[in-house]
Parts: sequence; C-alpha cells; structure tokens
Amino acid sequence: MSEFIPTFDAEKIEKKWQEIWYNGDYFKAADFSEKEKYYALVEYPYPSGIGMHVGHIRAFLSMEVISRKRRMEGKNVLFPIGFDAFGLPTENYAIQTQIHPRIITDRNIATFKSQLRSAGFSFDFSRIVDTTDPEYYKWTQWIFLKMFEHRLAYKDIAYVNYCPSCKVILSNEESQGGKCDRCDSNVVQMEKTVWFLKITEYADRLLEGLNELESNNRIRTEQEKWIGKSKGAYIHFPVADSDASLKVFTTRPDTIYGATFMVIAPEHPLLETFHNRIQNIKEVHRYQEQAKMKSEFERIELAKDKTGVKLEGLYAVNPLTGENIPIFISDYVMITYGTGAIMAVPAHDTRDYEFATKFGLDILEVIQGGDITKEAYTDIEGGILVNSPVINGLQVKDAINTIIEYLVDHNIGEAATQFKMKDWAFNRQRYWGEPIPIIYCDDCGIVPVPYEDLPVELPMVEKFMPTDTGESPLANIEEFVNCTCPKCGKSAKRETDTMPQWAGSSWYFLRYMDPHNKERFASEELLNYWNRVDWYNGGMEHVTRHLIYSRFWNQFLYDIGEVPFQEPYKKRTAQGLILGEDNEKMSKSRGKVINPNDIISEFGADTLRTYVLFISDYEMSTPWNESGVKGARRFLDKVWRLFPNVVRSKTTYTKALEKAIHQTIDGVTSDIENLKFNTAIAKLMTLTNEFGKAEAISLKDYETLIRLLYPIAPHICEELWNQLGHDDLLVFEPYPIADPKKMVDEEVTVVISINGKVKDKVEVDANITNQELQDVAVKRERIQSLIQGQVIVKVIVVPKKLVNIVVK
RNA sequence: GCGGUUGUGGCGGAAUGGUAGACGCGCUGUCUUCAGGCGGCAGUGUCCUAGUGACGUGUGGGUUCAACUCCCAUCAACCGCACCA
Repeated sequence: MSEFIPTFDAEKIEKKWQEIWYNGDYFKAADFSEKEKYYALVEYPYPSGIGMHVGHIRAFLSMEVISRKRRMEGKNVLFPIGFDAFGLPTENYAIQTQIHPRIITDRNIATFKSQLRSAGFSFDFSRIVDTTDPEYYKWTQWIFLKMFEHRLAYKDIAYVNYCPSCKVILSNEESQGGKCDRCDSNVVQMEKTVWFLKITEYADRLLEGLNELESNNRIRTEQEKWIGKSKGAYIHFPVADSDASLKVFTTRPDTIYGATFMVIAPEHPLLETFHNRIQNIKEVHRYQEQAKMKSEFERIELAKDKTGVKLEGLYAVNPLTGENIPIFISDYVMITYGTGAIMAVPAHDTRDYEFATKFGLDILEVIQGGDITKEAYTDIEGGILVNSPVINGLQVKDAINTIIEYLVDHNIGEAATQFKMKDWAFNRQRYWGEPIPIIYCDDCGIVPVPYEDLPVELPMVEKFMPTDTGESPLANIEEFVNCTCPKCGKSAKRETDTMPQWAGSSWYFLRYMDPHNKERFASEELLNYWNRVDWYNGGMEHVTRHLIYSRFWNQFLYDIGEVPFQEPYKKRTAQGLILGEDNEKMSKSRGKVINPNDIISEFGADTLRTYVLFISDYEMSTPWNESGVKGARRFLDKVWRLFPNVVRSKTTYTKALEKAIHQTIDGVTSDIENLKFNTAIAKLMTLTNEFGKAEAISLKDYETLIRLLYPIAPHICEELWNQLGHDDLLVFEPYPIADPKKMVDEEVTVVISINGKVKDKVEVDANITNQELQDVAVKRERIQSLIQGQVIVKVIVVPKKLVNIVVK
C-alpha cells in the first residue's frame, strides 16, 4: 500500500487503473458462464475524423453505469462496442485528400478507441466489430442473399435525387430543400432501377412486436407512426362505358354516398389506358409534366394550394348510386400510397373540401353533425349517416362495418389495410459500402453470388471517385465489374451499387455475441446463450429507421431459423441531446463542439463522467455549461478528502449516519435503474456532505459510498478502494443493498397548516397516532392564537407529513 | 396541419396530490492567506411595514381541506411526421 496523497491526482490514477483494467480481462464477457447473462447495448458510433464528442459520452454512459453495476450484482455482462464505418463522410474526405478510405477508417477507429479508453469505458474491447471489415460484411452480404433467396430483395424503378451539375445521385440528406449539398444547383428526380427490401411484408409484425419492446411513449409512437397502419376498404368504381374499374382505398367507406368526384395521381396508369377517350389529353399531359418537374420538396411546400385537371369525357360510376361522377388528376394524390386513386368526399375530408371549393364541385352531406357550408366535417364520434340508403341512421363505426359487408356481398369492394411505410430502397451509388453480391448474366439474368464465394470484396483501388453518369464508382473498375456467371460460366458483370449505411447496423448486435466466428454470422449456441439485448440505449433520431430496420432483419432471420428470438431488444431508451452553451445545436461547422479530451486533461475522466450524468435528466436535451464541470470535480475532491477521517478499525455503520446511508443506497439504486443519474449523484453529494460534517466515519460508511459511486466515477473509487488495503479490484465487489428497516425515521417533522397554508412545524415521534398528532397540533400555542375566535370545520391528518386545520 | 415532449430562481435542474426551489453552478459577506487560488462558515425566488409577513411553478379557469403535480382551455419552445385518402 502506497502512502495516501492528500490531493486527488486524476491524471495519474486514471492512467494507472485504465492500464490495469484494459490489460487484464476485467470487462470481457464470458461465453457460457454460469452467471446470469446481461446484454447492455449502445449504438455503435460512426468513426468520423473529429473523433468523439460529449454527445457520444452521454449516449454511452447510461449503459456504462448499468454494466458496471450489473457486474457488481454478479451478472455476466456483455457490453460491446464497434464501428459503423462505411459511409459518405469518410468517402468524401478520401476524395478530398486522396487518401484511401480504408486508411482513413483505420486511423479514425484507432483514435476513437483510445478516446473511449481515456474516458474509462468498460467495453469488452475484444469484441469490436467494424462493418468495413470483409470478415464482417461477408455476413451482411450473406443476409442480403438470404433475403434475395426468399424474394424479399427485388429490383424496381425508383425516383432518385440527381444533381445534373455534379452528375451524382444524392441522398435525401444531401439534397435538402431541393438543392445539391455541394454545388447548390437544383436537384431533379431521375428514374433508376434500384434494389428494394420488402420490409412492407413485415409491417404488421413490426407493429405487433412493439408489445415486446419496453420503451417510453415517444419511442413507441414514433415507430407506430412510421409504420402507419390504417384500416379501411378497397372499392371498385366502374369507368363509365367500359369494362374497366377504378380501385380506390378509403378509410371511410361509410361516406361513399358523398363521393362526388374521383381523383387520381398524375402517374396513374388509367391515363394511359384511356388515352384515346380523354378529350383534353394534351392538357393532362402538361399537368403530368409539371408534376414530374416538381421535386419532393416543392410538392410538400406547395401543399396548401390544390391544383388539378378534369379528365374530359371520362367518368366513373358510383357503384351505390349508379351516378356518373367526374375524374380529376391532381398531385395531392400520391401514386405511392394506397391505389394512387381516391373517391373524393368533400363534405367529410378537408383536402377534398379544398379541392371541391376551388373547382366548384358538389359537396354532399352524408353525415350530420357539422356545418358543411363552412368546412368539412371529419369527426367520427358524434355523426349520424344521412342521404345514404343502405346505412342511414347509423353511427360512423357501425356504418363502416355495415357498408363493408354490403360491398363484399355485391362484389364491389372489400376490407383492406394500408401502411405508410414503403419498401426499403437498398442501394447507393458509392464506393465506400458493402458491394451487393449479385451478378448480371446475359443468358441467366440476375444471379446471386454463391454463398461460398462471399465476401465480394471491395477492390483496393485508387479510383474511388464518383463517375459522371450517376453510376457507382465501382462501375469504372473493370477488374471488379467483369466476372464469370456462376451458373453458366460465361462472362458476366457484377452489380456495382453498394448497400446503404443502414445495412451493417441492422444486425451488428448479433455479431457481438460471437464476433470472430468464421463459419457463421454467430453460432447458434452463443445466440442462445446471450439471447436478446436486455437494454438498448441510443439516439432518438434512430428510433424509426435503424430500430425498425434491425428489428426487420432479426425477424427475417428468425423466420428462416437462423436466430432463436423474434424481437431483438427487450428495452429501448434514448438520451437527450447536449446542446451548445448558447442552447443551439452543437455543430461542427460553427466550431461549437465540446471536445471531451479537453475536459479529461483538465479535470479527469471521472469528473467528465460525473458532470455529463449530473447535467440534467438523462432523457432531456440540455445546454452544456463549462463552469458546471468544476462542481463535479469539487464533489470528487470532497470524497477524496474524506479518506483521512476514516476509522479503519470500525467496521460497522456509524449510528448517526446509518439511516442516511440506507436511504441513499435505496435512492441511488432506483434512480440509476430509472436513468435518473442526476438525482442519484445529488444523493451521493448529500451523503458526502454529511460524512464531511461527521467527526469520523467508519470503514463501512466509506466503503459503501465508494461502491455506490463506482459505476459513475470508477477510477477514483478503484484507487480509494486500493488505498484502503484491498488487493482485489472493485469491479466485482458486491453492490450495496439497503435495509428498509433501517431507513425509517424515529422522529419526524410535521407541518401544521391552517386552510392549507403552512403556519407551524413540530417534531413528533414517528409512531404517534393520528388522534395524538391532531391534538398536539391544535394545542400549539401559535396555532391557538391564529385560530382564536374561529370554528374548526375539519382537521386532516397525514401521518408523518402534516396536519391541516380547516377553520371558518 | 397532425402526433409527441417540455414550460419552476441569474443558470443547469429537484419535488408517490401534502414544507416549492433538493443537489450543483454563479453571486454576496466572512474566516484562513502577503496575495491569488483552494478550502471553511453564513446568505442568496419576488415584494414589503423585514415577520414562523404577503405573493410565487408560461397564461386563464376548474376539482380538492390541500395543486408544479389531476381536469378543461390557451400560449410558447423543441422533436417527429407531413396532401397517407
């Protein structure tokens, strides 16, 4: 045992313990251990050149604290980390600097790793996954091929954002506001055949699976909204004087008698079918052209103002009334949703109302309860059906059921369900991504790369620049493109598009269970042992796409018998953002990023960790405050300075502190489990202050404080633990347990109020009866003088809390 | 527009319907010091006649003996979705 140094030298002790931790196997998850497993997951970072920022620290810290606590609780903890390293920033930087993305990625990962260690994270660094490692993306490609085999991966036409000036296809993020991110020219929509994953086939199960996922309201509803299920009906409207019919989707089949016109999307095939019968086809074509020119952005921006063209000479027939009704083409109807056609019921739909008003169309009331001369009446609770022979007098809900039965009986429609979620466009025209393992053969068509030929490796070339045709950079690399067909052996060409960045992250949590397996993405035994992620924390921004995509992949792997559980995560939480000191979002461009390294070198990692957890409620956004950091450091200094006051020979709790200690254990434990780190730390500060006031503290008092603080500030605790003479590390020391019997107060302060206003306080025995307490309260001198001359109407006694005297 | 979340001191933020402002930052006074820093002690919502005084949790109502907390309305900020039929 070295001599105790009165000043807390963070830098020195942090280096010392990090070396011991990381050189030993202290944080290694033990496969098949007898202990109960616990799998804590954080979203693996993108290893950018700037390295780690305080946002990462906050994001990782919750599961870091939980993992450290779980180890003390005797669990076999899997707390892994890895890198989502494919992606645009690296590729763009590579183009700029002419350094290969492989080199940049390796460099960035090395930096990130050392930063994680200097913050003292207890990750199992032996399980690091890197999505750009062929040993990893081999399995990303393998899963893709499995999906292809099961017809969940297919090719179809899609519209992509294309910059005519840069000749590059842009992601949505790169084309915000309809402008190209790099050259600011207008982005146009270009048709392209691309890969899709049929996630819509899983829509219902992704929705149902939410019942297996513990999360807050916000996380749940964002996913529900994203999936966007709605129930209704398909209805077939015959086209007058033809055999054809127009199929629409509606959630309100009950309003069918009020359908006074039809609207179809500009891309609807009906326009082609009845090309010859539409008298104003030129005008229609002109409108189609205009709609096509509009970018997604413009269509949304101009949403308020309805436009459209009536199809002259073509009518639909309302199948219930037999009446002819006009058909319009308008871009407020989307070809990508439902059937791309609607029955318009202006009296009971706001959008149709706007359109009808603008074009002077009939508005027919079929539900009573509103005033349709002013606005559409869309309420579904109160209204009663009118002007609707089959369903008159019914309420909306009953009317819907009745009319669907009627539609089915008369063969004009059926119940139907629609989702907002669309199939997942699964490719990018980029170099730095997983190659899609597909070969095109003139004779055999689309041929999957045989499983045994995986991985299809990215060629390590110098030409990773974008092409000038909107194709992937890989298209220019002949030795990559040219290959032989695995089926017929003739010369063939490889797919040159790569997968989107979401691919690798859709299954990384599975790889962590068995990261070095060469035979399988993870062995069945280990998938069974580690099983579902017990707790997954990450950003709110990934709650829709990443969470849904990864749940989709997992469900698919479950279906084909490769994974033993349907839902991958048991519980999902999300940290709040750390904003700049000006309350603005921290942005790299404005140089407002707080670098955690600066804080660590000035105050230490323990201080950084404590402050980041103390700054606010973990799930809320909050501004960074530099001076607040000092407070965290001051707290740790205080804990350090208590050391000389510890009476080593005294191994029981100090009587005067015992109650406070048990209350603190209890509070801190539940606060941590509920992500209330700020109040947990506040409780530890309070206890520390009490220890400071005490004449002396016992060994047990102090050791309990250290154990409680350890998950939050591990270095200082490990050092103090060691200074107390312990040879073993604190890592696996048991976490304190509160004794509820020792938490109760013997004496309590009771507040006495008159008409709800606090007027007096009194110390009483905690076990006093309500009647005794009431008597004591009323007899108080001060109370007597205040209620003199008034009548006591009522007295409310809340045991151990207050007495309220109601007077008149 | 729809959905969700949040509004509390100078600041970050605490409060199972029961003492509003825990804990921390900052600030004021004071002690230690040659001085600064560190540390200790006391104070720090607003107002006044300075008191176990009145008022006070975005705003306006309501329920209750009692409301930051529950209900209704309203305003603001942030996040998500956005002509989804």
